[in-house]
Amino acid sequence: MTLRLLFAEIRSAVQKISAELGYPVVEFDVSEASKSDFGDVSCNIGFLLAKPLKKRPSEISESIAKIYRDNMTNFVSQVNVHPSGYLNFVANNSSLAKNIIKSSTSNNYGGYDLGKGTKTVVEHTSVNPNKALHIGHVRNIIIGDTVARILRKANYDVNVLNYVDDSGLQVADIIVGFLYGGFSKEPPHGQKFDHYCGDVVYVSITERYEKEKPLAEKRVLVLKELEEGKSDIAKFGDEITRQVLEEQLKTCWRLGVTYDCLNFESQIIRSSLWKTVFEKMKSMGITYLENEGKNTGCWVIKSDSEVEEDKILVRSNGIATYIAKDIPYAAWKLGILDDPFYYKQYMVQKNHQVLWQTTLENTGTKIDFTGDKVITIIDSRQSRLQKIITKIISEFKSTNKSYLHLGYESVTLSPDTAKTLNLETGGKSVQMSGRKGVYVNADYVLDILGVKTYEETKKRNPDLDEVSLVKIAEQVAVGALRYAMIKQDLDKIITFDLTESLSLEGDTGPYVQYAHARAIRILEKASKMPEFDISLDILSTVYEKNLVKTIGKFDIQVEDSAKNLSPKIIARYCYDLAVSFNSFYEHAKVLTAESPEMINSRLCLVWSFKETLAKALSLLGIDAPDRM
RNA sequence: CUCCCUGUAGCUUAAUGGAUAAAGCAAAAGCCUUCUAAGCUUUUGAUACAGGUUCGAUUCCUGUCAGGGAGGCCA
Repeated sequence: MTLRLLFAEIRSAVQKISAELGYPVVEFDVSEASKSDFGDVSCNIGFLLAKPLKKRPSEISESIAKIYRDNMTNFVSQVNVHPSGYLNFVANNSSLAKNIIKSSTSNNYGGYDLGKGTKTVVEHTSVNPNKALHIGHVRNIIIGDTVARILRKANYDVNVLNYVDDSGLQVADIIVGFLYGGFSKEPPHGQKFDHYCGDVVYVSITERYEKEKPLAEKRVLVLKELEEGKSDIAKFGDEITRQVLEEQLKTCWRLGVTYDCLNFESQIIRSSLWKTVFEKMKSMGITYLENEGKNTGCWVIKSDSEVEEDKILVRSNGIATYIAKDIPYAAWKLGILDDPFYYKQYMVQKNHQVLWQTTLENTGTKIDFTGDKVITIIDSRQSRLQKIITKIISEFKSTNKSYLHLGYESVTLSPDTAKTLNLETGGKSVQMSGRKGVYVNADYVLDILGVKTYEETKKRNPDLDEVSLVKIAEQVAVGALRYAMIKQDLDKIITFDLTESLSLEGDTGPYVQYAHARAIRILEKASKMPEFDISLDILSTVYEKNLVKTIGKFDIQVEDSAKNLSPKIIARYCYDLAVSFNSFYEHAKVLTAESPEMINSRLCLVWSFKETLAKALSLLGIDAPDRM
């Protein structure tokens, strides 16, 4: 039993009593009390019945409390009415502690069957393979990866996709750089290839377009070759993009992010998908050939609003626009179309998960990567386009399959950090731009974080060997970055500041990880497993009760987070757990407690805490180190 | 001009329409011969403005102001 069940029990009891009293049926809340002074659980039924019954909320709550007290159940020890009108309940401490701690020993603790096995696609990352991942991409990746982990915990059957735009303009740019711009294919002195392509080739070639006309002409040519995919240029492009992609993936793996399948845009273009979708859209009247006005000769999607312009799908020269790549892909993800792809293994990732890739060659392997629910993680600057895609998709199929754009605000650079890139912003934060070279690479951030965490760890643990130190430092660095990217609301802009990102105190990943390391240390020193099959009555201080209750909230948080696609709820939960534990740690001694019974009871609690925290952190993709 | 997002303490953030608005950072003070001080205790300090709906609004609605983003036969 967890808090969920306590709430459910109270709810049904209140419902029953309210019915017995002849009160009208209302949708009331049973939730955690906002302050422990009020009790453990609160119910607002008094407020809701005040109007229909023409009575004061406290009067109504009292009438329910009176009957409740006469039929007290196991899990509730007190029923109180607050003068404000709330109906408050105090939980029976010993049964609550015992049940929560016992539940938390289960492997799937915190799991909640919201998804009922629904096949779900989560697409994230999808960075052009012409540059290294920067801190803005990291937000996308971490949101996507965390959402996927949370949905799996809530029993969705999730496939994670990474869309590789290997035939777009940005890729064409670096190919121009290599073929016509005089750039060597070999990066200087061991620079990572993706960094080289992005920081050097891409940035300088886009700069040169303005002055060197012939280069700009080559760009158009290369783009065309990439789309057609037959020439030597296309082959060369394929080679380069795959090399960049591999380096990008290394960064993702470093962050603890894995995928199920890589979808190559070039193959979507060369497959039959677009043709099928285009015909379908024609026959359904979603798109039509414009024969008047400025869009004459284009296939357009009519806008349903007066002010918005129609969207061009196919240019008057017959070449499709980028939205024409997104629609078939979206339709494919939902499994609306026959799958033209075969799948071959790209590699086996560190967590033993196989990473597949699409191929048009008949390899005989067919796998279903589609879903009834599709979640696409793209920053909210693309909301308008995603809205159009969502609308078109909804017209394709009248089933309850759903396409969802999960948007988030961008990451900007703080004035100070911009200054380190020789950019004077006049005290304002600045949008990142790959083209202009205004960004901070993810690897770089992880590296400097790693140096800092290495020093800290070494200082605190002089006895640890080099391998362990490096491992812990990397775990903490990743934890710090992932936590920073996920802890705030999706629609808040993150202003990234290099100096601030090195902070390891307070509301940060390392703070949470540290609580885990402390708990592990206690359990190690106790040198024996606690005995769980005992009464836990003596866990009666406010610190112990708070910790127990927080542990008992796990599945509620998972449900909330999955239902609202809000990963920060889990970050907040991890933080709450750590705060409760640290407070307990400072105020209640475990190994030197007054009696063997107390030592054992507290050990149970510590064990339960570290199990729960590790599971919650794993939903954030953050490792829980044993030492720090 | 139109549409979208955001406005909470000096800074970064939290709060299914509920009770005395919660944290972290920064600043000030204290706590390590006792399970790791990446920690814990104190102190100072906030809902942009004006209306509305409600028993009750940081939350919902309208307007104003401020900041950011989007509106290409670019992606």
